[in-house]
Amino acid sequence: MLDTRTLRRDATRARILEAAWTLAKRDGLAALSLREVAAAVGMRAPSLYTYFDSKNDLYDAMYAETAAMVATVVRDGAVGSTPKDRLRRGMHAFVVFFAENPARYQLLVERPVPGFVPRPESFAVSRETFASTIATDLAALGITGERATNMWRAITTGLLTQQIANDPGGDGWTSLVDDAFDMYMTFHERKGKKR
Amino acid sequence: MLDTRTLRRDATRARILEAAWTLAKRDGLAALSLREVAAAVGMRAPSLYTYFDSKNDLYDAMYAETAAMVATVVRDGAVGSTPKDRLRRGMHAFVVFFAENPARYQLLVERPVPGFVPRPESFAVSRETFASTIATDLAALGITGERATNMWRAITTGLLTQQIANDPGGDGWTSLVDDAFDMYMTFHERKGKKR
DNA sequence: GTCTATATCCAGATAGAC
DNA sequence: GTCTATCTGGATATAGAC
Repeated sequence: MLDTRTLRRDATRARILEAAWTLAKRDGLAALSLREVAAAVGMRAPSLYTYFDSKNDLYDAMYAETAAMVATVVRDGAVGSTPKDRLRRGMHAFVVFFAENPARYQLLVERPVPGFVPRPESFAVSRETFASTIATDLAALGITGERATNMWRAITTGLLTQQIANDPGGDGWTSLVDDAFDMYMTFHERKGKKR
Repeated sequence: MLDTRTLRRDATRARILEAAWTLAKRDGLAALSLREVAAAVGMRAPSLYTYFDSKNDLYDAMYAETAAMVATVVRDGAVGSTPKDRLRRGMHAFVVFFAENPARYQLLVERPVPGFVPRPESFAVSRETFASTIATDLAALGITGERATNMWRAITTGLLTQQIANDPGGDGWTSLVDDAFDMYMTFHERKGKKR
């Protein structure tokens, strides 16, 4: 697994992915062209097929890479001595990361590429990250159930969808992340205590 | 303005728009092709240029049409004797309309078409609808300022982004609209009263 | 107002030489 | 592993006949 051939191959794959993201940022995700990606790494288009089976396979690698990055960003960001601290910082890290990487947000959350659907394995990473970090800490506060976790997801992605579409590079929505957190907690903690 | 030539022309434009939406729903917004749109209305592609200056002009008409529909849907839906009643019903109408028309949501809110930016006049309709309905009733409750209105927008679009991406045709998120409304109101009314 | 023909260009993907 | 050459098909848009 760690022979030089595999290492080189992975390094080239990483270079291709990086070039793909640069072009996706510039032209839009759906406008990606294999010819341009190849040119950006000093290759011709057919050579990419050594590294990716198809264009959708490249999109899937971009998706999987981003899912893995989010897992790291949230895990590293969601630190603190209480579930509430961790949740607040986790939400913050999630929003900041995607506000800085709008194309990654679109690919992961908004599905703007006609014909591309992530492979179930790639999709599962996102689910797993959420379950093992956010959902766990929410449960520690007595906030459980699909409705409550879906609301969490709606709030975080709502801030990001608006930020990216209507104020790119600004902070008109990301600056609301603490308010959003407090709003969510006030409502759901209270509901939890009612029982 | 109301001569038969204008009427016929507008009717044909409407038929083209309808065909464009049918294809956008089936294949994705960014995959629209003028050839296919033309074929769907019994024409060849060049004939469309009698009705629209370019493909982006067609997208802009789709955008403007949707913005107008949202204006009607929200105005008709946001009825009630109190601002709070109207707001709740307005949020409901907005979410239901877009949950039933995901492609329209994507075009209006998510901007998934590379190279397409709505004309300022088309964009202004959305702003105006929000200002004259939602923002007015929020202000009547003492909820003012960009932060509060941005939060409203984030919540509604958050529900829709998730609903459309992760549960198309379902109600895992749209069924949260009343909770979301209560959550928003509890938080912002209280903050208003603090002053 | 619609058509055919065409300009111009680009796409993803494969075959097979090196 | 990378290339050239090519297949096959598509795109938007314009010119000009009818």
